[in-house]
Amino acid sequence: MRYWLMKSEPDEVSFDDVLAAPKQTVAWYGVRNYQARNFMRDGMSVGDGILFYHSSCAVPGVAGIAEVASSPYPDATQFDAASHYHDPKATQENPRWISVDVRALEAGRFLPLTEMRGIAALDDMVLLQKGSRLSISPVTAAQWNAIVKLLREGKR
DNA sequence: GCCAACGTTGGC
DNA sequence: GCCAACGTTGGC
Repeated sequence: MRYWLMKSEPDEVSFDDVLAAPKQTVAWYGVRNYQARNFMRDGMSVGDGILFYHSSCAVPGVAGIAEVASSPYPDATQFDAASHYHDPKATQENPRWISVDVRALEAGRFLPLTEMRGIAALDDMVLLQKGSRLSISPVTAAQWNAIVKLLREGKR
């Protein structure tokens, strides 16, 4: 069992969107960074914990708790010429990019990035390192526990 | 909109 | 394999 933080732009897919989806599950598509892809491909297992993070928005931060709900599989958007995520170098035989399914579990309160920066237990989070822009990053058990506790301090 | 930081591309 | 140029991310 591992823990991850995954960034989504809420204008695209918000945590509430995932809660409202069938089975509270969506395909995580559009990852086009090799390091992030490798985390999905080599590190994730069904049941791993996910901190669902809202980025590129007015108030960035952790919006809820989710879990990995599938094994990795090819990201369909790479083959779709009409998609923003189309990759002409990807083929069905040799896919480059992968997806996993993500199931939303629990919202809790919203934990803003500004608040996270003030918490000593989170100092080493990949997310908070200078220049870090990975859309998927590993989270330690200690970081996970600290954040889940904060999320549960106030329910929405 | 700005800009720092990072990743990718492609010429050599 | 180097590295400059370019594109992207994402907080502010």
